[in-house]
Amino acid sequence: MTVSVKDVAARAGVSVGTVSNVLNRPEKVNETTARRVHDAIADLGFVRNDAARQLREGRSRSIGLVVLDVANPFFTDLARGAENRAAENGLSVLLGNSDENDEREKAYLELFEEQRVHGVLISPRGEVDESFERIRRRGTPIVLVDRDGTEHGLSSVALDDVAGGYLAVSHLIASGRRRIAFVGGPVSIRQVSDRLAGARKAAAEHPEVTLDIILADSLSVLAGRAVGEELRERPEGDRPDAVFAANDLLAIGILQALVMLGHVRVPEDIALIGYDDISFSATAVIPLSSVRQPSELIGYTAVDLLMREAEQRGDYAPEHVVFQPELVVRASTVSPEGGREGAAAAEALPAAH
Amino acid sequence: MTVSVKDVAARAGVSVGTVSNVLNRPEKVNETTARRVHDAIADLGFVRNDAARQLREGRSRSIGLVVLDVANPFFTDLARGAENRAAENGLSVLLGNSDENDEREKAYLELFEEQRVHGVLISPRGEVDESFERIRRRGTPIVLVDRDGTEHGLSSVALDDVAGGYLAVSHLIASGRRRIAFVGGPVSIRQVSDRLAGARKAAAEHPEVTLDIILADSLSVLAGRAVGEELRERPEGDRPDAVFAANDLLAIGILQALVMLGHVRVPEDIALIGYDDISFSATAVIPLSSVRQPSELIGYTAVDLLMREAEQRGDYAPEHVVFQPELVVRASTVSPEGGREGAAAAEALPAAH
DNA sequence: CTGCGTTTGTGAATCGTTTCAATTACGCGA
DNA sequence: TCGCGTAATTGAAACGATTCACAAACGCAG
Repeated sequence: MTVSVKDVAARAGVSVGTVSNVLNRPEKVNETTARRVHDAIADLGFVRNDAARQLREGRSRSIGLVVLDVANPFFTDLARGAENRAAENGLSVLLGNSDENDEREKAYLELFEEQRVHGVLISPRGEVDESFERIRRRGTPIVLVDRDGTEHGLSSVALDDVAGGYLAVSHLIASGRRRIAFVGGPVSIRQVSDRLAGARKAAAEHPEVTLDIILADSLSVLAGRAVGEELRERPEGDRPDAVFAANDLLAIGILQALVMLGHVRVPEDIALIGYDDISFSATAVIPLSSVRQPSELIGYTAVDLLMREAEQRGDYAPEHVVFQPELVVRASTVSPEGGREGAAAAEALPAAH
Repeated sequence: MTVSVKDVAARAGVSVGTVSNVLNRPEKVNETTARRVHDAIADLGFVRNDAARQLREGRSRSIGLVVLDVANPFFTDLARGAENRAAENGLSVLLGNSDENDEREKAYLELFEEQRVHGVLISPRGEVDESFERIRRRGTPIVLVDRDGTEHGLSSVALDDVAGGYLAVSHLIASGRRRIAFVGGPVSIRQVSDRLAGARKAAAEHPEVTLDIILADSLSVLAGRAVGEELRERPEGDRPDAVFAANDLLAIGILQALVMLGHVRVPEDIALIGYDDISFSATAVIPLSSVRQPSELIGYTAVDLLMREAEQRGDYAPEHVVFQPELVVRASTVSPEGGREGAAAAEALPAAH
């Protein structure tokens, strides 16, 4: 039924070895022979059977990527970076969506291992258990993304959320703000607590600055709206003069409550900064200052670590890269006439730990 | 190096056939033997080699999905639906992101064919050329998504954008609006021209209704903002009393310009409806009416068509499913006190053509 | 015309799993 | 104890591409 190299060989009047050579080492075969083979391939509509090739090679030509949520721009950007770097190495990326579900995460991990992928990039949902290490030891390199792997002995590419929080609040302080509020969702989320820790650090450096903590139910626009409304209701003297929201969705909700549904001016009365720099931030009524993460670079780098790990079979030495976030200053923190220069954005520098 | 069934068989003191039986037809093998085999598998850390299995089977256990843009919520929802249905059939979905790039689209198609996937779901970027049909004839079922395949003899799951446009404008008319404007990006995009056609059809049914067409540069918030500003500048009598935007991003931009940066009231002065029902629409300052597409159902159905096509090898009969969009009424088209009932949302009914 | 180096082509062996016809073991009634 | 039906197990063949040691063909200097 399906056409195999054997059929192609017969049609072209050569041996299977020659067909394989035409496909894989064209320089080894005479030009006219090669043409005959190519013609035969076209005539017969031959398509390489990847399974057979893989079986022989021992490894597939792709790498697996398991993300928490394909709908999250952070992960799609990350995936793009990974795809690009993989393509440069002649590999393709198979995207698996765990949807924050342990079962599915495990299923994809299993699938990828059975497929003998070149390696797996994964942003694990919960704890990193020994199953990861076992997979690695059986021969499939693993790199954690958006999660530090130091204590698990796994390579990883992570983000410095503490630095991000520090950047945001330092910027607010540098803009002359003193009564700062941090608005954040469940502190059980590592990213949230890290960003808060960074905020605290920045505030602690200035004795005259106060840092209030306002808890939000979740990291959503609606939760932000609720917080914004509460702020709006406060007597003017009781309000913070700056708000650092744990992510942009919250910030957008706050912005809506303050400016559109209320009468508080941003940034004159309250300066506002978010986190993630999602595309909506730039196009908000009042363009939102934010902290940007080099998502694409993370994917790109993760593939690099993977390749390096795949080579050094044997003497395994996990590597860890932590990226620094970048401050993006827009109108929500600096008055148009305020004169303050847009605070040089910190470059995103990889820092090996 | 790597552990094979042979090693497992040796360890358990059985034949390879038995190991395979334990894995694939457990009912055929004695319980105590099965336990011995399982122990051996665990001891040795055996992992099935999918390539070998596939080689034998002739087909892989996954289906390929090529989308235009993983960052687009429409496609991620679609992917979720496809994954769910595939899982019910014991298959997994490999997601390929063509990023609206012909090269990448072709590369993924080739990869999937070489992998002998069960079938391919694809939202093609440009024209559907004969290469699709060739792939199908070679034995890999193909189903087009978000694109009608009737004229190419390929199965497809599409959306009725004309009906969507009709729904939107009919709703505006039913709400008492008469001077309606359609705001849309490049009409070269099929979705845009279809929605416009639907809008025209609805308007044509009411002689007293006028339909203005305002071209936008793109389907983005910024383009919408520009259009909104233009509307705001018009003398009051010159303004439409309702706007149908070709997508939600445009609508949000318009909303911002009218309400937040201007003094036009929505829906009192101008009613506004978008298209796509992205999550931001529900959380806009003024929650946006929109037209929702059953994205998840599309992916789900596409997998069904794929499975059916895979069975009927031989007597191939392409099937076409067109889904109807659904009207979502929110505050941007009905005044809170306006009394108009929230117009029963049309059910999303599959209609085979 | 011989010998040797180079280029080009050959085909059997291999990868690891599944399948299936054949074999063995087992239980039980006669 | 024999025979027979059922259950359990076996092992060799097959899937299709790649590799590699080897052979053939060719060119050319001596």
